[in-house]
Order: sequence, then structure tokens, then C-alpha cells
Amino acid sequence: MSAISNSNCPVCRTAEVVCGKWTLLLIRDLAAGSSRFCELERSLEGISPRTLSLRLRALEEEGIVERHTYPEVPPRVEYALTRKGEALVPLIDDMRQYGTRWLLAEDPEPAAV
Amino acid sequence: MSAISNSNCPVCRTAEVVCGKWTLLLIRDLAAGSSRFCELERSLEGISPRTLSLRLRALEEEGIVERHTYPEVPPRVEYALTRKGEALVPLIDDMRQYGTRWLLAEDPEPAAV
DNA sequence: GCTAACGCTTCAGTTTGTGAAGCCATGTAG
DNA sequence: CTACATGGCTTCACAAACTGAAGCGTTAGC
Repeated sequence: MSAISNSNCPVCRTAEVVCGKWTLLLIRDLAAGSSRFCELERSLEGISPRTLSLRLRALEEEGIVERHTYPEVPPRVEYALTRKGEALVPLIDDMRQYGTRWLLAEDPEPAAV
Repeated sequence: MSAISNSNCPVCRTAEVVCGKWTLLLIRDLAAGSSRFCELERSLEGISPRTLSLRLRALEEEGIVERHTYPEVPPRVEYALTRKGEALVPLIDDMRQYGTRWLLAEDPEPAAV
């Protein structure tokens, strides 16, 4: 995604980090304990390996994901959230709440909070 | 964006609604009181009118945005968040917090919450 | 020798988003 | 009378993002 306007606006900055397709789901899976490329690939049903690779690289550059390689055969690479990445988890929790209440519930307008 | 995998997963469902470029910023502006097309267009510096139009239409179909037209000259159209749309505001607040703490702060790892 | 596993990369093709221009109606300025 | 502005879009040609299938390099198992 090319830049989103105002770079002093915290919402815009976060939007830039987060707005690629799959990004939030990828972070969700990393937060849930997935760590290997093929594991993520299977969990994110439908993602192309190219996109996954690009996302991981971009998030690594942002300091949101850490990459550790182990020189084994077959090769093993593990990805994990940094603290900066974990700080995005509340956002995902909100998404889960929203989806549960407004997109999946039978009664779309439940009583109260 | 074409579908994201699992349609029973609340996070995936929310991601589908929210992952288009500009969507979250648009909701932020609607939450902040903007309501007219040209107002949004000016506020979302860099958005193309086509994209704004598509976003508004899609969000209207989702029941997140309401559209009211007034038969005046020049014509007036006002957009507003529904309750389902307002329910997304916490997500934007999280983004603001995240952006402020992790993307704009000078010390990227501030003491505590 | 064939296949599978892992972590990718490459390629052609589709989907999304951009930026500039245009449309329709009217009011106001020159 | 003509020109231009306003609001809310649509249309178009182009660029960026994403997809799906195939392939690569290494080694282990059948």
C-alpha cells in the first residue's frame, strides 16, 4: 500500500502498518503461537506464499516481528512478535469482540455492553 | 478485497469489513463529525473520489453507514455511522493509542501503561 | 530413482486503488 | 451572455497489490 496522508496522525500511521490484506490475521496467528512459515501458510487459508513472505518481511522491518533461522535440514525458520507486535493484540481482541457481537450474532443488536 | 478464509471466525469477518485502504480512517472521520462527501474527501488527503464512493457504498451495504440525501441545490448528502458503525470506534481508539505509543513516541518503549 | 518436506522466489494474470477529467444543475461574478 | 464555482459523484487509463501455480535447493524415507 502506498502512503496514507498525514504522517503525524497516529491513526494514519497505524493504518499504514496494519492495512495490508492478511496483516492483522497474521499477527493474530503469531500471537496465538504459530511461528513457522508453513504453519502460518496453512492457518491463513488462501494466502499466497508470496504475500506471506512480503508481509513477514515488512513486519520485520517495522520491528513488529522477529525472525530466527536454524540451520537444520529441512530448514527451520521461526517468527515471533516483538513487544511492539504484541502491543497490537488489543486491536485484534477488539476485532474479535466486534465480529462476535455485530457480524456473527443472531440478534445483531444485543442488549447492552 | 476478495474474501478472507474462514467466515465463522470473528476476526476474519471484521478484517474483511475493515481491511480496505482508507476504511478505518473514513470511520474515524465520520465518528469525529464529518458527514459530507466533499468534507471527507478533503479530510482524507489523497483518497480518490472513486475509492471514497466505493467505500461509502460498501459500508452502507454492511449497515455501518447511513446515507441521507437532501434535494437542494447544490445537492447535499450526509453520511453518518449507525450503531454498528459506532461499535468500531474502540478499534480506532486502540489504533490511536498504538500509533502514539509505538510509532510516534521518541522513546519507543515507554515505561508502563 | 521418486517423493516429500521446508522456506521461500518467479511468473502471468486478476483485483484494487489512483489521478485527472467530466457531468448535471444552479447561482454568482464579470 | 459567458465563465466559473459548488456538490456528489462516474468514467477512464494506468499503477500497485494480491493470487495460484510452478519451481528451487537440500536431504531423508521408500
